[in-house]
Amino acid sequence: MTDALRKYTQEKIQKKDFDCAKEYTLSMFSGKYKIVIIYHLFHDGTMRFNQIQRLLDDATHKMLAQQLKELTADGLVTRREEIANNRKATYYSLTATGESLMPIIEDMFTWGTKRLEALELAGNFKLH
Amino acid sequence: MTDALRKYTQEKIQKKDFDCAKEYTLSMFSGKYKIVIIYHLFHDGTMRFNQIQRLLDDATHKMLAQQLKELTADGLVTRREEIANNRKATYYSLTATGESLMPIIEDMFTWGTKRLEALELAGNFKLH
DNA sequence: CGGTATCCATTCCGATACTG
DNA sequence: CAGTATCGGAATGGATACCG
Repeated sequence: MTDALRKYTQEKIQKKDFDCAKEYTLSMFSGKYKIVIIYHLFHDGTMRFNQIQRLLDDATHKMLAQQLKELTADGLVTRREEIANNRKATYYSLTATGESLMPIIEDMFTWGTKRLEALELAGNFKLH
Repeated sequence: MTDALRKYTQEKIQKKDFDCAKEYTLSMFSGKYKIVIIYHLFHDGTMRFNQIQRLLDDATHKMLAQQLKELTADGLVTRREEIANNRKATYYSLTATGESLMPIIEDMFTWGTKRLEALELAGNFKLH
């Protein structure tokens, strides 16, 4: 429903129906790899397409390109192309808007960590 | 990818690989209607299946049942059945764990509201 | 190197109908 | 009323190939 949610909120907004603020936010980072991309761009700074792909070893070329395109369209990420010696290099960076999502993502990290610890302690994963 | 993400994090966790805390949190509420269900259960309190469905006028019976089942399995929601005069009534409430997600959801609401205002002011939606 | 298009398997989800 | 099963169309996403 990732893309579906993005389309859904965009359509709502175009119809001037703004009653979807949390869904809109969710649609910003619920795409495949999006959270991780944002997270890495924040902590590691500007990166090239291939650098990002190497970081996300399971990410498909196609999917990564698509997600970066959406992140750019949504204003969370900027693209900068450089061409030298017939070699193209594309650099991606977080925008201020993208950075402003980090507190939420950090909170999600904290919540998840605590929750997983609690479940582990409760023995729900049969780890011990 | 909603369900895919849920499966993905569950598999990772079962393999004792806990390096997916933010994805795990995301998978808690990124299912169809999940955020809205949590939001309403928090603000309106315990509700029956049909009450929830009436609130989410576009929600399918099947989808709602499935999402509530997942929310229950994830420990965010509790189910209580009551049968009187051959009539079944199922009540859903938020658990403490479910409530602990609210700050994040409220932050998502705030972020989305501000962002949509900023875009509107910038004229990106051609509203004026 | 980075981006896009095509093809195809898999998954999602709505409609419908059937149980207790 | 609440939950589940089935079916079929739609959307997702991987593999691959092909442009700049």
